Amino acid sequence: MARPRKFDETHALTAAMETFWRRGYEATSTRDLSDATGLGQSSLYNAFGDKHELYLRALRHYYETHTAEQTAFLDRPGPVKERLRDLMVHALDADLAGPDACGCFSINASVERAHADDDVREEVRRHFATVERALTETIARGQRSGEISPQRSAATLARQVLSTYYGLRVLARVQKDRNALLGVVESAVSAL
Amino acid sequence: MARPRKFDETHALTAAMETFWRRGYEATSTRDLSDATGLGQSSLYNAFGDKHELYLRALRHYYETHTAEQTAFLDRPGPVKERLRDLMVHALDADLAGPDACGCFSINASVERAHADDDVREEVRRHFATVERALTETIARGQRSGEISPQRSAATLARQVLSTYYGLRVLARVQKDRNALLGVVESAVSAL
DNA sequence: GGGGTTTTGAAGCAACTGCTCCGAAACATG
DNA sequence: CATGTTTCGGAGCAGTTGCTTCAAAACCCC
Repeated sequence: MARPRKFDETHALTAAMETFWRRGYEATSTRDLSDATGLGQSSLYNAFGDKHELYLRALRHYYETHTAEQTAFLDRPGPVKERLRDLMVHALDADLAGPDACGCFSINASVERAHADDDVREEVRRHFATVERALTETIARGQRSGEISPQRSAATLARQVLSTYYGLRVLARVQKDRNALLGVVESAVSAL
Repeated sequence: MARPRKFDETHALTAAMETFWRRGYEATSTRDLSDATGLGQSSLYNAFGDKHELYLRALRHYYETHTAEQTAFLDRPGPVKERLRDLMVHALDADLAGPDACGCFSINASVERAHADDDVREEVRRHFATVERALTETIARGQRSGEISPQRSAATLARQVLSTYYGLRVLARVQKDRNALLGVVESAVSAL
């Protein structure tokens, strides 16, 4: 019917995601995106719409590839507190891994764009809610097994862990002392 | 000796701070800064150097005017846990106050700029360290008065509260349910 | 292999970016 | 009041921004 694309859409989307993730929305130019994906500007606009739409696609792509990866730590077998610790320590090590570490894209988006962009806010809300739901289920499991006191509701405890978890990732942007941050993880887990 | 300035430097700095705070570094142009401060571009550059220097000045100004204001909640008399709750609830209400709320400038700067700008990272680290120190002192006071168990060190507990506090402010960017967020505050305080 | 449709790369648009230059204005000092 | 020094407003610089245009190219289907 027509000339076929000679690029892989998912591959291009991954490159765009990494660029937005590393540099943020405003600091990324459409030339940067063109360079990162290897596509010409017209191909980019033809395939993904404008910069704003591409950013949203990149955010959703992050959700599909990275958020599920995070919550997967929680679904593994074993003591619930170890699962929670794994989740946080894994993120911590990612955030401390050299100068290329760029934190959590969802958190970055929430801070840089959510206040000015309803679509971004809604998308990030979805990311946060998914992690919160996974935490709630995990903690409820711990309560059923007797590992965690049922005194406070699983939902409340999950939000508490979520806050600590996200705060930890903010602190890791400037505080590179792994032991100090590990202390927070231990403290958060043992407070359950 | 020469022609005197007809603007107040602190006043201009406040206007620049609010602009950077609300829109971030990259999204703020030097024209925006010129409009917000009421100064011509040449006056801005003459008084504050380039955009990067002005941003740092704005961050330091935030530290002087807002970080101390936060920690002041902790120095008041009364039960320590109430002081901690006050700190967090106050920030929460600021973050939920209408569409003009723009969170904590230090957190915003840490997420948007710290990874790419050593000066910003160092400055934000100072902000975080100051709040952490204030929290440590407050919690130590609570431990001396018997209000808080001395089982875990004040430093560890302070970092734990700091994480929860900052995570809360990130969540508040997209999650506007005050009661849910208040639950986190209560949970964090009662976990001490 | 010709017709119809889409993709591609390059050039280019007006608006905006951070920053500078410069003549005129405004003052303290002699 | 003349002088020296600084500030001021506005124009303007080269480079970049997000996005578009367009002819040439590439393919599927008949």
